[in-house]
Amino acid sequence: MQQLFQYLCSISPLTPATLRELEGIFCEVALRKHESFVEAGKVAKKFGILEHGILRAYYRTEGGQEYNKHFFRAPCFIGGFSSLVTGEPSPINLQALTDCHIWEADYHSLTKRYDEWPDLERLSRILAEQYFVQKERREVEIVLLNADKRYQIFKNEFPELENLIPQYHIASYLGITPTQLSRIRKMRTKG
Amino acid sequence: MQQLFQYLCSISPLTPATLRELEGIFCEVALRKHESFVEAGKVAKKFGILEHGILRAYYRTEGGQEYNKHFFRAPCFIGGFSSLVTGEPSPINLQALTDCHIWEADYHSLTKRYDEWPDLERLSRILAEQYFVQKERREVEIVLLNADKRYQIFKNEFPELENLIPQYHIASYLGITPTQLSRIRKMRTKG
DNA sequence: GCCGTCCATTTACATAGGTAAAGAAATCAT
DNA sequence: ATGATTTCTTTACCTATGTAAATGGACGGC
Repeated sequence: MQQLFQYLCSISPLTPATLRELEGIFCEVALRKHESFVEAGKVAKKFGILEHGILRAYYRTEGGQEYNKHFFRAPCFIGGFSSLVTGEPSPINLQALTDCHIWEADYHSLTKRYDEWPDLERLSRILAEQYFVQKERREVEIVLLNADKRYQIFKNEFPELENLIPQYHIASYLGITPTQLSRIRKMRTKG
Repeated sequence: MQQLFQYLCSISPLTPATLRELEGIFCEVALRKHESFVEAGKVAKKFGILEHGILRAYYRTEGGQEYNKHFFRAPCFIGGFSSLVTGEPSPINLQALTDCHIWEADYHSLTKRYDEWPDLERLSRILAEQYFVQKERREVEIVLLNADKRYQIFKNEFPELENLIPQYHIASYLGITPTQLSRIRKMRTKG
């Protein structure tokens, strides 16, 4: 729990009082590889802090194809953020790619406390701002760069994932087919 | 100014005291068609509320091509949000597509007040959350939908823009060339 | 009303990336 | 270890979209 608090405070400092209260709100859970933390179609309720493991956030289209929106690596926050914020059913699934160790809390048990704990609301604001900035970056990468360049960026951003998860998950993250990723990898090792 | 306050409070209520203070922070400015509100390469300082007019946020690549990230229509907030948040030079330009009428404020004059005015920080949090949700939606559209479908979505989302701004700005927003947009439009009127 | 500029469309060709299916390689369960 | 399953690569073909250049409209300034 100490580690957890340290992580939270590294985003924005929390008072000892707030931290004490948080102790009662977060609880420890384990998630096995392939299990879900959030399921598409349901309203997300849980907010989590990933202490160990890897998850992916993905969309499934009507056609059945999947798009990996994001990979989560500890330490980080996890959850169906859009759904938590809007209260609408989550468009995304959050699935463990390895066994995971998670601290989880009921999201509204947190937001209910914003009035009393402005330090927590501040953390929340900063998080939302950071996520927005991240999304904006990713948007530009997707539109302006070709798959090859995006692959290089992926390898920089997630160096440990390349050999840990299946290529088709990486392809899906890049918005291309495994076929195309294979072509790109081949090109690179030769060219 | 009354309208302005109403818009702010429609996002999240502000106390009369906060509103009174804001009066001293925001000032009215006019922007002519083609002028910039934010310039890429410079650190953004201004936060604005668009009362009348249309702007575009766009990237320029090294190759000189442009990508229109977003169109702003009154009433809405405008600014180089990423740059405001990170304090790094703005990657985007914000340019008026029509004459604009704007209320502007120094961003840090606002953020400095978060400690005193938690209602303002709350508004800020809610905004950031909403923007994040928007970006997430757009990301999925870009990756999962072809240009034709994105064009239909554009027309739904910005119905008044189709005949107001040049086609090449729309093409750029869709991430395609004017050539391709022209093909799509032709297809639609026939098919 | 005329000219010049800006814009949209069209054409011909080039390319990145998709689809489907087969083969090769790696991994897992027993 | 062995077979079964999963994953990765390759091939052949197809489509969406890009590039460059030409054409033709529309509109503003005078």
